Amino acid sequence: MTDTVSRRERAAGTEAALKQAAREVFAERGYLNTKITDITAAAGRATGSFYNHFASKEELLEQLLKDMLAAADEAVVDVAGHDADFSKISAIRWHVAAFWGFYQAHLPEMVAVKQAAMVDPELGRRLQRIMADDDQHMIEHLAHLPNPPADPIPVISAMNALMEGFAYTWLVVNPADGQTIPDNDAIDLLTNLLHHGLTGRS
Amino acid sequence: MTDTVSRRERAAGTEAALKQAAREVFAERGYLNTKITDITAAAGRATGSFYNHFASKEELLEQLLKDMLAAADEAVVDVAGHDADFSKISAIRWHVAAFWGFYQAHLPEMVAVKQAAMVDPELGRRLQRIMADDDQHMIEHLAHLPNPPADPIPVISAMNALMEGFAYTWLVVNPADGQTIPDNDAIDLLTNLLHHGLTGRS
DNA sequence: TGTACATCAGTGAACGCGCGTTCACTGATGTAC
DNA sequence: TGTACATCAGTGAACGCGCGTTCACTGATGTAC
Repeated sequence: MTDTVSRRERAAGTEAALKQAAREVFAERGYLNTKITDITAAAGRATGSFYNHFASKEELLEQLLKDMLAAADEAVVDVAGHDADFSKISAIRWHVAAFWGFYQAHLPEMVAVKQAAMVDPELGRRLQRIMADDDQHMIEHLAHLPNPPADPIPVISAMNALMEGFAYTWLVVNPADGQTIPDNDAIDLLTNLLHHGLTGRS
Repeated sequence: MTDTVSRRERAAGTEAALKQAAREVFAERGYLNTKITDITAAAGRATGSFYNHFASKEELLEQLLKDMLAAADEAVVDVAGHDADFSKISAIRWHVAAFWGFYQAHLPEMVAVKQAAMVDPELGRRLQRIMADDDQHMIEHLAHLPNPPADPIPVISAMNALMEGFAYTWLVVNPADGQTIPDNDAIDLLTNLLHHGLTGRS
């Protein structure tokens, strides 16, 4: 038997190993604290190998984000249970649960993007543009409310701030301290806050 | 007339200039993107002067935080309007407005701390400990609710995530893009979300 | 009040570490004939 | 099928930039007598 492997396969394997190693090390010590050599070491490759596949750590991150979004688009196929009527708590819960699961599944990318955008505002703007679809989606949902907000933009950003900040705290920061929260508790809490917060009249 | 100045005064003046310059440059380009020479240049001093006053950028940040907390403690003297009954919307609004004003007044420190904690988990934990008083204060407020949460800790962290994330977006990120929100709109939005979210029954 | 020396804040060029990036080299796969 | 050469993924030592940090020096203030 020959364990001969084509060049393309070999290169693809190394690239995949580097990406996977990057995800692990991003999750472990964060994006900004990760050196190129941390990634190559975790992947079991030589330092110089990195640059055969990526021009920089930023480009690697962009690749990871592309992969993530591609995976998310595929997953959208099974949108059973989706309901746009945000006056119903079940519709809100569905969206919160989807977010919570997504954050867990893509923790390394979420951490990396948060840190990278904080240091590079230009990247932050690009991400904002990519997420604009999602925001548009949410705006339509808000229109179903009994008293829809005059300007939905700040409301969306408040929802995002709540969900992202809460997820970061309980899925990244607190676990490092041994504090966790059951998924259902987290989803319930966010759902209740948003349901009453959004449907409540002033 | 002689413009002679004692050494202590001179040193104090330089230290104050460095701190003020650091605040400006932190607000402008963020903590992590700021080099020591950016601070000394903005303060109109030589590079080496920095180390006559601070051992590092981290220590400078800690000084700024100490100053901030000292100022906050003084300001607490005029707590007119404070009300612990979170079932009343006025009580929530007062706390939201206090937070919003505090964030604006200490924008450089808020930005710096967020960035620094993200890169240095140990600093994050220390800050958490410092803020524990505040959280305790909030926990007592939550006890006034008609149906107080069984475990207030996650609720507090959700409130913090919402307020900090929203403030960061609308006082730091969006203004750099020319998008702003009137203070009253921001405070109203957060107040309504929290009021209904916290008092609402499921 | 005056003189001599000590002390100190401030200076900015120079040093050196960390780390991103390069590059000559190796060994294997692909191609030409 | 075999041989010679080309191409390429991978390697890791070496290079060099950026920036934090140091340090000998200056000029002024403080102190001793």
